[in-house]
Amino acid sequence: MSVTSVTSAASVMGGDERLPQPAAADIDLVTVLHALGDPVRLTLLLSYADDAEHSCDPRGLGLEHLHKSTVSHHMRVLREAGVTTTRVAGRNRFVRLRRADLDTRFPGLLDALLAAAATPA
Amino acid sequence: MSVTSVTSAASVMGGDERLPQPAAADIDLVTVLHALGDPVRLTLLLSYADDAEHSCDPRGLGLEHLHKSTVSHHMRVLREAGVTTTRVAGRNRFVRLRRADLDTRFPGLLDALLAAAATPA
DNA sequence: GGGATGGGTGGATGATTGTCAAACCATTCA
DNA sequence: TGAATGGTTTGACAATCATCCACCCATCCC
Repeated sequence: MSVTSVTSAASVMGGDERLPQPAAADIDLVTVLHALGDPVRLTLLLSYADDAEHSCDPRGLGLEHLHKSTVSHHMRVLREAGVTTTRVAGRNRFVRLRRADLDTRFPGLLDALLAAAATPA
Repeated sequence: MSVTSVTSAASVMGGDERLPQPAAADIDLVTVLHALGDPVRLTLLLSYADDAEHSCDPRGLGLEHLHKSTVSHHMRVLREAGVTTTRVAGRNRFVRLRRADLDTRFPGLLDALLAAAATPA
């Protein structure tokens, strides 16, 4: 799973930067499915379906029982799978769904997944 | 993960029977994605996309390097997730995709998955 | 500067998983 | 009856994973 490197000058410059993530063409289906085959990460995906930027604070998602570092771990798995992108701004990180990249790579998959995830148990 | 029981009279009667599998309404998205988040099982899924019945022999699928019992294990995971159904006939088992059940439960998902899986790396 | 804040890192731990090997079981066939 | 066939089960083992904890790091603000 190759991951694009990120310039360390970001912290020097203080400008917004992206955390490492695979290029759109390198997004792998098995990796994506493995990433989403977890209840916590599927919950996160559903909350990202509004295409807005989200902080790393999972309050209001029913994930309050999890440790900070556990949520951080799950968000990294999603990002390294190519599902999300993370913008660093100051001490905040803003996570957003990579909808366009996913739609290009796997047409129809994301919509079907979101619809399925929104389905009652 | 509840699994419907199967009458043990099958082996006495000698009639065709289904191996245990979840009811259509009980198919769980996380379980399905977890099942498909493995290269071997995604390969199996792709080979089942023809809606035909398949024996448990994985020859011709590029899985010749795997032990019999390993393939058997992967097929059980798919069945218990609700992805496939298995008919027992004599000493043979015939595996088929549960396309109708999956389409009903998660509209569009299977087609998108199969299209994505058929995509070149 | 110094505390508070948002969040990640690294280690530890218990659970799950993928794989193989060997034994097993029911069925078919000679 | 005995051997071959198709497939499962059980056990073992290494690898991965989800989780927590303690600590760290950079940024923001008083």
